[in-house]
Amino acid sequence: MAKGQVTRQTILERAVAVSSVTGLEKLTIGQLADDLKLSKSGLFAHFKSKEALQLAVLDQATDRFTELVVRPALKEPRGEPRVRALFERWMAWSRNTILPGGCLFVTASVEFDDQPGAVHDFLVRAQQDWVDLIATTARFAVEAGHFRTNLDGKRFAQELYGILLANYHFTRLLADPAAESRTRTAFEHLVARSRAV
Amino acid sequence: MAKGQVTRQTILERAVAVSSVTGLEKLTIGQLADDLKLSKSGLFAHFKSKEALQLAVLDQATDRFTELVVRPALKEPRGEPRVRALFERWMAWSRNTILPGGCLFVTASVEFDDQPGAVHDFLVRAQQDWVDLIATTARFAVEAGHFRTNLDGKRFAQELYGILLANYHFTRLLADPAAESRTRTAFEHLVARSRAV
DNA sequence: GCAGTACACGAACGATCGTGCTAATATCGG
DNA sequence: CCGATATTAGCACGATCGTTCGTGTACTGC
Repeated sequence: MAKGQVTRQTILERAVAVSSVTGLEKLTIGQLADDLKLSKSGLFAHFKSKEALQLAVLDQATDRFTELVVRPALKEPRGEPRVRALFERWMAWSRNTILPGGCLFVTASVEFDDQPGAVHDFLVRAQQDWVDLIATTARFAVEAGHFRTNLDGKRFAQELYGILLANYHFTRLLADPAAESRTRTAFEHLVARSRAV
Repeated sequence: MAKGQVTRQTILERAVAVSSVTGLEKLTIGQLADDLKLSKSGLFAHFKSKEALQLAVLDQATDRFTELVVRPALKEPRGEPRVRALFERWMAWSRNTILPGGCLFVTASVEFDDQPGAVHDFLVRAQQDWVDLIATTARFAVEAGHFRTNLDGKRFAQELYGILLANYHFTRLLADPAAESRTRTAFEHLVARSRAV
């Protein structure tokens, strides 16, 4: 790998970590350059615009998400085991165990939901893909005979998403130590009433 | 009311509307002054600092929320009717019907969950109060015999919060037209399995 | 009508933002 | 080892940020 690619990668890793705490908008080129002991213009040359940097950060984060959440879950057999794996990995991701400051996509989604542009479009596509994956995973569980046949995959996905968003909210802002336990209970109930009778 | 209080109120109303779209951080004094055809310094003099402006905006938004969501719901009789009223008003609030750009508190919570300061503290207190109110309302429904006696109010609150956060996410970012219908279904299911047997 | 206060304005400040330029330096194939 | 190229630094720019200060103006109580 060429030298430029190495530093570019270093920059991106730091940028993902920073922006998962502060958000994508107050990720600033000068600050990032200082952190990495680079010159502002030297760092800038790698991306040519701030929007391109933001997109690269999202791309990097998406890769990490796929690697750490999606791919391991897809190794589980279709059906309830895979649904559970997805949930567990997702929880670990949105905790600060993997990245500091929680989930970058939650922050970015709120920041850009009203702000048109390439970043917004990227986010919509990524989130849409993720929701579709959850829905498909739920439908596989139907095919496997684990979940009831009249289950709506999309509805399952939206409810699961809500459970994790609530977990995020109660854990991060309210710092409620009982939140995660309630989240797991809610998930168990969702699975229970999705099961085949 | 003195002249100053009038303009201050005008400023705040506009500021609440703007920041519910853009968030509290990119609510900028210069831009706000231009919108209202005031000088930057003249507007600034009303608040003496940006943080004070942000706090005033949150305070104003809290008042509106109390007036438009909480108070009407409290007029309903304790029990399931009040729970339903809370849900309906909350939905209307987080839609763009009342404020443009959705719920200011969701945006602000994500923006400030990792950023210490007076704004963060205000948000934590306000959201805590709101969650407590939901939990209490659920417990009233238990007392009224509508909900089962072993219902955990806090857990009910967290689940309801998740349902609305998912609605927010799917409606705003993903612009999914079926989201609200799924939200209502999820709410009905939550109520149904909270009911007394 | 006058004094005193409340209010708004304009100009300017230091800082920081993203973004160009140009020059120096590091890397690497031949 | 050299020359081409890729990579970084230095500097400056216009814009915008929050904030301060001095000045004018409108309003109010006496």
